[in-house]
Amino acid sequence: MEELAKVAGVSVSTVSRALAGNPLINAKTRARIADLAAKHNYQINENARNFRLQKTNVIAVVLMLDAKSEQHTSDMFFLEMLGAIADALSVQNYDLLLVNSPMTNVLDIHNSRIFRQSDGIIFIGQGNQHDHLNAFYELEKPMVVWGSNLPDRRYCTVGADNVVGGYLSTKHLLNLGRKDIVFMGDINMPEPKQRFEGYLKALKEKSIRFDKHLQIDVPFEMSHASEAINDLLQQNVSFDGAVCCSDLIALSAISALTESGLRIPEDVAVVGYDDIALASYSSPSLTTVRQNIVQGGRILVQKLMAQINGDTVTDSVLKTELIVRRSSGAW
Amino acid sequence: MEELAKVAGVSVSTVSRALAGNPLINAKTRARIADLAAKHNYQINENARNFRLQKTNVIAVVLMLDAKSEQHTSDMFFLEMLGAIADALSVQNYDLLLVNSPMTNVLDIHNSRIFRQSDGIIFIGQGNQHDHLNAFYELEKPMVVWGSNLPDRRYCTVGADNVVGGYLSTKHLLNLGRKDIVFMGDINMPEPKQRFEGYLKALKEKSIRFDKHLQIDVPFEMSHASEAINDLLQQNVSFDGAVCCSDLIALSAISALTESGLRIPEDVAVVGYDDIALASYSSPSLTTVRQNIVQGGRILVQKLMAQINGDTVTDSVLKTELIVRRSSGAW
DNA sequence: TGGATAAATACAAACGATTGCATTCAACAG
DNA sequence: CTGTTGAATGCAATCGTTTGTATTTATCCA
Repeated sequence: MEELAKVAGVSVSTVSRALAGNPLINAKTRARIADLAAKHNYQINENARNFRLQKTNVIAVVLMLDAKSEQHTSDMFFLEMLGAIADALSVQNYDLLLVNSPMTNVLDIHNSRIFRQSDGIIFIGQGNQHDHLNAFYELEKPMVVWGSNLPDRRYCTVGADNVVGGYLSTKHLLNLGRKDIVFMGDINMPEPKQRFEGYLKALKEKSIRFDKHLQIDVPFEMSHASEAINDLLQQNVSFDGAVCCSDLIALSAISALTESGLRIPEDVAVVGYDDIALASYSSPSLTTVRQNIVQGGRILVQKLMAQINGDTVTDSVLKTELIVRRSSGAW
Repeated sequence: MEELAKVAGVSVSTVSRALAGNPLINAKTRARIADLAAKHNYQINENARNFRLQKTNVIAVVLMLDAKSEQHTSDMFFLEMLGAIADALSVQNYDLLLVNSPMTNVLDIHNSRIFRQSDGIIFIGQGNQHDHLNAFYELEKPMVVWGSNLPDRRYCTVGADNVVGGYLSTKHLLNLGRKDIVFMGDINMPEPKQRFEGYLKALKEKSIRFDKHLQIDVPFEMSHASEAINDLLQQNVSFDGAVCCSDLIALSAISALTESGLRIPEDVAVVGYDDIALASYSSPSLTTVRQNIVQGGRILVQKLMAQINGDTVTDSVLKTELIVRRSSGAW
């Protein structure tokens, strides 16, 4: 398509530079060429360009789905995040390569197309692969991880403040006078673990001792939360509040509790996490913790771009807020 | 990286052909080169390859999100579909370029990067752009659309059988003795329109006349369904059943009905659509229509690949089934 | 006017693969 | 031993950009 050069009466290199805004080229020439390009509806061949520049203009986004769970993608969170990232990337003219297959070891990526065929990688979540991610960092591929800033991490993370999230929701229930608060979330996973920290902190502030029967490892997805609740009830563990690590867990718990004849929030007040669309429309509507996902996606992309440009980047912690809704968690 | 040629003692072209499995090359040589490639961990430069072959190895996936709705992506359906497509594409060594920005006119794509930078396009949904899609088809870009096979379409569609879906869910309620069944879905959109056809068909079979007050245009997202229900109640429209065009609508409706003191399913039996994860875990659990999304994604990809290879393709209609759950829709 | 200097542009070599065509090689028949 | 043939391989051009360097053109001063 550099017959555009012919009609402009200049060489290809001049056109190339002009289109790239190279100051070597006279401003007038540059403008003229830009006009001609527009008029002739010329579009640069990104393929050739990327080939020459040895870059792909593709960012891989790896959904760190829990391999254990049957549901591939059971949380709305992923889609919202994906949308936010896609939007942020397209502004920068980057493509999004979606990696959906469950990863048992992210290091496998090294020898895969994903690695070669992308300029950088965004991991959504850490799963339980903190060490693998650390090792991956050594491969010197631009990368950024949505997750919590674990103590000995080397890679850059962007994430919501999970400790604060856990703290706020627990404190909310405590302030309502609840004493026996269940924590539903798998504390072997980084994010629930930090929320659990916040939970403990809130308890401590009120000088309430933690009863270890009140913490239950359930995955983010909803499938097992009902059973877990039923188990608790069967064991006669008494509780009047529940801090859940996802809205799906919370909704599932509410469902199980209701079916057992318990009233929400009179008998048990429940707080969720994520503020998925359903949270506000379900009945009872759900008090929950909101992470600013759109902002999160934007920052992830921004940090990655910085790395690609050779800058060093620092972690980023997003504000986390409690959304209080009337019914499930009471006022 | 074609120093591999040197260590093999052959020319680059031979290596190229050998790796491509070209029968021109002696089988022994081919095997030898393949071994060497593996040993030296050689990976072809897809960028250069695509450049030479003038293809991108990228498929664009356009989420036809409703521009009107505030929520970008309020339906789980998109993520499941996206995951299915991503999986199917990666098997074929294609990348997925996610297009998330709401499209008011798909023809805009023609002059965008999305068009040039992909070998084909998958549209998820038709929105209300049937005509634009028809026009787009003339651009001769391989394309396939998830949606309903509208009468005068030119493009290839893959979709669930919406007429059957609407029919099954309505018939289910009729068989339970319900007479006044609300249809909640925007019949200006292709898919709800066909479901509505099925709804009418089921009514007709039972010789029930359709009351036009019982059809309500609500978007797939849940935000307006509650209001719509409240409006109905306020207008004293009486009904004992509801066929909803998404599970979110159904859950939202259930929520509004419950808050108005109505019992589900005793007073109003509700049927949803999509079978999102939440449907089975919500309380009351939701009777719904399931579309086989994973299969849908696979077939979309398969049809698109066929087109890229120059084959002509035909539409595909997926089986649709009613998932009967105890509570919301009764037995 | 000539010559030095700076500004603007052109030339040509890459980037890493594919592929039509030319060439080599081996086998075999005459 | 030569010629023919077919199989196996090598040569070299090509895809559309970018960019280091060479070259041209313009500017200005003596």
